[in-house]
Amino acid sequence: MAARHEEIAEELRRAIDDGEYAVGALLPAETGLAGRYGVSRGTVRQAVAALTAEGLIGSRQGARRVVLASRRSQSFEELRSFAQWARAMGRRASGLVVARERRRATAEDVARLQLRDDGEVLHVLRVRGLDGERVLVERTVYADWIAPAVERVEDDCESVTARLYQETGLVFAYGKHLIDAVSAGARDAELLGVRRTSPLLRVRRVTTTAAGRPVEWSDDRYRPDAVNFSVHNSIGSNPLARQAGPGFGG
Amino acid sequence: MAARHEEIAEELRRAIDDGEYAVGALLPAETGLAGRYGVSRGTVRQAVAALTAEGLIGSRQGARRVVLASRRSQSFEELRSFAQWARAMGRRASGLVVARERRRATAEDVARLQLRDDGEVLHVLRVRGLDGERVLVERTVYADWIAPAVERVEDDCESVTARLYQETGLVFAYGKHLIDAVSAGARDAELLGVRRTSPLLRVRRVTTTAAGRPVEWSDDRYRPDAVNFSVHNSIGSNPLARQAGPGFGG
DNA sequence: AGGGCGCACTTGTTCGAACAAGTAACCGGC
DNA sequence: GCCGGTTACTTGTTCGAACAAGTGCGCCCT
Repeated sequence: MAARHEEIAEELRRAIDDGEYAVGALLPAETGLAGRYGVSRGTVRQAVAALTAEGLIGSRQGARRVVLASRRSQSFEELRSFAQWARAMGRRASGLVVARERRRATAEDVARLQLRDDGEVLHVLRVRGLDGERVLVERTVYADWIAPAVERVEDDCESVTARLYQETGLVFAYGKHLIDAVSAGARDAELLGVRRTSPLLRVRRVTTTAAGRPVEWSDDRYRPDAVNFSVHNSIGSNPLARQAGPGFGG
Repeated sequence: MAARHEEIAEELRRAIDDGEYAVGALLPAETGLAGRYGVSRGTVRQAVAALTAEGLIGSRQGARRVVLASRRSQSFEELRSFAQWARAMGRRASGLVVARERRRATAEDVARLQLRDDGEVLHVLRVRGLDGERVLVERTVYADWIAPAVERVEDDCESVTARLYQETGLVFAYGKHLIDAVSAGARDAELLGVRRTSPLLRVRRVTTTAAGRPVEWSDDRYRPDAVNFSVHNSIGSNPLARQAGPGFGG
């Protein structure tokens, strides 16, 4: 958080959270904020652009900016890491590796992880809990070049993300998430302690480094009574997309 | 699309789509693009910032930008409007109003739609189809000030969004989406032609105008074999957030 | 051959300025 | 009292410039 525009964005977020600017209220004009913080108008615009992307404030040319919401979305790190997310909410996360094995990479693995040849990948099946209650089954496939570091992580490690950063300096930078719903089935029902026909919220995701190199892909199934997802969007930036399912030949 | 930086962003998107810049390839430097398009570096930065937010390209200080994906996410309008989305995919959307009635606004309606008093709201239950197959049950609550325009829309109208824009000039600008999974239940099962225990993908959303005024909120339930959702995010911008479900006292 | 250093290149940050375009409030005429 | 135009304010767009900070490659030395 060295950049001045990030500092200003954070101050504005706090001001909105603290109620200094209530929902529906008007933010000061750009020139006013520039004067208050002693920066140019361009720097202020970078700050408010961040809040706009987060869905906190709305803006129209000619009119003052409006506060739309008060709570900001989670940081990327909190979304990536189940443990960090739980800690930020004041809950305790647990995790246990049920199975772990190296397998020959399938065509799907090669495509999703952009592997050169079809060498080996590392499959890990984890069950994760929130305050002792099991809420998530996680099936992750790691690329070969990160697999050794993952294998050194102990089975009941709370935060794999933090462990990998400590060991290798690896930073997750981009993610793509595909969301749908499935029935639990026999295996997941047993692991989560729910009925076989219970609906689960499935998130299939691919995570890459800042250089665009895929690190892992995962099939996560959440108990929908315990966890759900929210997305903000606007005319200016729309990261959420609807897709025709495979059953429809999309 | 008057702004030069938007034109440049669109040209870059097309170039990536057409394979001029393949996935994994390096984009030209900012100064190079600035020269090619005859604009300043700042304008190029606005263009590439848009693509970065869309998850198409990645960027790190000091290194050239990398192409991460080739297909861009849908526009806000396509997400908002089921009909426009279907048309963009070359499919035919249908829609039928099953029930429509004015009701006294509940406390939830007042909160979500930021109504002043607890007057009347308009409830509409629609079933929507893709190429004749029923895929979505939509329960929408409209604010009182837009209800008259909605009531003038015919029951089998394909695109309510387009109709409301024609009639009132109303533009939807911001959306918040809460995603989880539920079992169909007797009513939805009958409407969609699936089994009572089938999992459905539920999206509860609130849409507002550019001025931050809520227009509608809706409970949409999709057949997960027909439709699912994808989200892009990064360290820089993260619109996706995980939330503890109500069953956990979140 | 291998490792370390330095340099050229690239992105990130910030400033100041100017004009275009849209909004909202005020004011005057009917 | 209501309607419409004028006007001050605000956001959007774009330029040019300068410096900071990080990357990656080649070169040199060992």
